[in-house]
Amino acid sequence: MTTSHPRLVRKAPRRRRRGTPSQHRAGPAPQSSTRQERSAARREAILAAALDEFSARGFEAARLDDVAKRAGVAKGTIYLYFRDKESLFQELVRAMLTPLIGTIEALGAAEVPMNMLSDQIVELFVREVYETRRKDVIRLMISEGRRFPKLAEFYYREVLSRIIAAVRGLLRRAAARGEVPEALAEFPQIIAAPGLIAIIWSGLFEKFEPLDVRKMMKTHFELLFAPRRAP
Amino acid sequence: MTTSHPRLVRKAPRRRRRGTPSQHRAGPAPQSSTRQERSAARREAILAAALDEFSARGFEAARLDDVAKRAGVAKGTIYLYFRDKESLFQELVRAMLTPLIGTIEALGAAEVPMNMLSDQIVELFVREVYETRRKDVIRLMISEGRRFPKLAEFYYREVLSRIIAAVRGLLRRAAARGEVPEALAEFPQIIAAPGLIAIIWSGLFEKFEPLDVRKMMKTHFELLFAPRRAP
Amino acid sequence: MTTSHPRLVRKAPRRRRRGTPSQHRAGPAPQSSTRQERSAARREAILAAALDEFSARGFEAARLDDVAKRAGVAKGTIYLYFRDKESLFQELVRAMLTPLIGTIEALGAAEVPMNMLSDQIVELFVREVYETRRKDVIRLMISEGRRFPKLAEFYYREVLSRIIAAVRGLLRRAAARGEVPEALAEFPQIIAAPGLIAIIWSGLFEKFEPLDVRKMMKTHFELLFAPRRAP
Amino acid sequence: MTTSHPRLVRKAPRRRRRGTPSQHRAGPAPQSSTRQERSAARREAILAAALDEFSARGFEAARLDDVAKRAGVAKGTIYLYFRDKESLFQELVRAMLTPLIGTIEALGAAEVPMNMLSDQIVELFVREVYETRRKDVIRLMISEGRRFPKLAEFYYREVLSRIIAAVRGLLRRAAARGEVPEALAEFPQIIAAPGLIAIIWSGLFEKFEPLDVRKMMKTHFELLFAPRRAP
DNA sequence: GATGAATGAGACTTCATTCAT
DNA sequence: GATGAATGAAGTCTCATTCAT
Repeated sequence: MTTSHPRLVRKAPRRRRRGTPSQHRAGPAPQSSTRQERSAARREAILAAALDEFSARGFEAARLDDVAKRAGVAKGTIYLYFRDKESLFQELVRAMLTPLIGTIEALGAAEVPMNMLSDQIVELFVREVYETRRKDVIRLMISEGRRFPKLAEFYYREVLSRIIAAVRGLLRRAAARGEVPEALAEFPQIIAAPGLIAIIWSGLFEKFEPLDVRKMMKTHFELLFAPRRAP
Repeated sequence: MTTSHPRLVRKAPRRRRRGTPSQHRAGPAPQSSTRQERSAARREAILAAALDEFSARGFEAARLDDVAKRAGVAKGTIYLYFRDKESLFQELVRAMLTPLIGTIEALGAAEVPMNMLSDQIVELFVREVYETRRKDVIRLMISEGRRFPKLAEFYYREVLSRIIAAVRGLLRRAAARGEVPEALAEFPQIIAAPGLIAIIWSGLFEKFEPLDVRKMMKTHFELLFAPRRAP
Repeated sequence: MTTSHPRLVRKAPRRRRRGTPSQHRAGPAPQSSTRQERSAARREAILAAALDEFSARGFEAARLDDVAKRAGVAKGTIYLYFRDKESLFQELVRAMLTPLIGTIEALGAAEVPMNMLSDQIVELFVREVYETRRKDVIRLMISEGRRFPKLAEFYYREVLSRIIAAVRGLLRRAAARGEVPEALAEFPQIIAAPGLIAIIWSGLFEKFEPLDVRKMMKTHFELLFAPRRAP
Repeated sequence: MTTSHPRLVRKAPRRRRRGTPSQHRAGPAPQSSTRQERSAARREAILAAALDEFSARGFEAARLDDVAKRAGVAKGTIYLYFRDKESLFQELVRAMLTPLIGTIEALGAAEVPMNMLSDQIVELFVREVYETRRKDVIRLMISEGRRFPKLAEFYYREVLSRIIAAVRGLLRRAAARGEVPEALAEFPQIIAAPGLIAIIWSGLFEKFEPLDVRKMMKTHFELLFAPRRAP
């Protein structure tokens, strides 16, 4: 069972910085019929464009003008859908990450030996996060989160704490089965760490030294979940 | 001796220049005597203030006006020491992280079983990074690095690649002694991951849920470096 | 419909944005109806204001703030019409002088004895230049041209060289008719010199000693084009 | 009898705009012995440097920092010799143009037929103005004079009106001898016009189309002073 | 007298936000 | 609903001027 794939997928071509105007619009808007559908589509388009721009330049440096151009709407239109730039940012995070929770909680409820589950965890992360725009959202959350304490709180409350609880439950049950030490259950962050590091790495150093996420995560999990000598 | 000719030129009505410099700001007691010392102290003060402001608001949102105020200098003074805002940022990263390399490389050269070395690694990280301003610099590097490709390159070349090489060497020797699987040496990032995650966590979620870095890192290392059954 | 989620983000204490646009400034009665007309009118207003300010203070010393005020627009509006201050200056010169060329070339094609044409030349200069804002533009060109090599080149290529060619043709034909010596055709600048000197004079010394351009030019032309003894 | 040549002659090498610091000083100050001599030499050096910078960038854009560097003194030193930037400018004009007056008045007193004098006028202008830094001073006066009404007044009163009077006297006497029409004596500016145009031209268009001042002036004078038919 | 580090007013320019069309 | 022209607050950076050394 997989989550719905992220919707914000249109990868607009990399933008010229302050170049010639060229074609502003993303072409004639898709002919969805109902007003509601068109409205939802616009919202999506704006979110997708915002993700592109925020990712490329950071929250402060991103210009709503560019977001509008990329989304194929007028600047004012953004304000019909979002209160302001900050709202747009929080909606972006919310829209992209919320759908993930269910999937992770489902996985966390599994009753399977850790060393059998680990591949599924890796695949889930790679397919649903690392290879999607969600990677960029998480990177944004990491980069900009500090300046948006309310967003951080929302994210912690709605997303992170639930994921942590799920993983912790998983680890506790594994510990009860003797597969991992009790102590690991105290730090579910350890499970996620290499994945997150890969996200950061890919943004900063990929071009100097590529990093194979899948392999790194598997290596990590093999070490963590390897059958071990009785202490 | 100033020329004594009468002033021929009407002061253009709108143009004011001629700031009243006011007495050179008290600040935190200028007691260093030589010009060189005072100059170095100012540079330091500016760097420290910049770290504060960049950390609190992010690079773009930080205002040099605030940096100046915090450093106890005038706005223009910053430009006597740094070419521009970006330069200031780069110098900050450079100045704070460069001194660390030697220490890490020394540690990486140790010929000690990993499970005996791990405590030293933890202590080094906690004392030299996590409990210092370096934590903030690394957080900045993570947050803002993407928008400063030159800085990312410098950081990779001068700092990261050397740390990675050191750790990799360490791991390879440990693998040769059968303490860890060969595969781990491929991903020195795994060693650092929990420490970095802790840095990010502390900035975003500490107040919702504190995180004991030391314990997390030790837990992680115990799992990684635990004596294991022969495969 | 604005998103109704609660505001997640604390308004960072120092950051204000959100200007209060105030009602769109009255200015000199916005009575043009179409958007295009209003846009053109604004462009004109900005150019006119710029000419005033540049003339009064020089390019460097003129403040766009004042230009905006004088034009009855906000500072930012200038940037909707011109890339930057320098562009504004160039457009000013271009817009004011380009229309002149045709007229001058037409006059230069005339087949009339010089001493009959000279009055027309004087009148053209006085009515189309000396008594209009073009006088100020030419003064600006003379004053500031050196610092705008691109503009000087444009001006030479598009304006001056064509005027010179026209005048030279005129003089050559006059020389062929024995009205002026061949040598004069080599220096069409001589024809224009008193007019230009008058422009400079009027800016600097008019109030100490007025200068009658018309009479000066006529005097000059009478001397140049007087019937002369066969050599 | 010739005027003393202008003193401000050291033509410092064209400056890099905002480049590497390189050698700031113009070498060890010349070993003039008395304090007074050294002081005068510094004043001269500053004036010469100011002329360079003002000429190259215009009054507003010229930086006293650059003037100081070029003169081989510290920025503060300028203020020991001149009240402020404007004073420096006026002193420059005064120092360079004042010495010229006597020479011109002497020439104006000559009792020689105009067509015999004209060559001397040309040579005086070319040697004492056009081929010296005085050309730049006059160009500056033309360019910036408007913004310094007091300077313009000084210039008119001390320099221009005396030159005009001299030339007018000359022309009147020539008219009395029947060499030129009375009317010309009304407009001594006509005599100077081509020379001034050449100064402007050389700054703006020389590289597109060179101009032979000497020849232009001679051509002009030949036309003005040619023996003419009795009317 | 000379220096040059320091000052701070002020300029240009950007861009989130508004609102008449 | 949608648009995009207009606004103006705010930020970075410059540079004339001062003054402790």
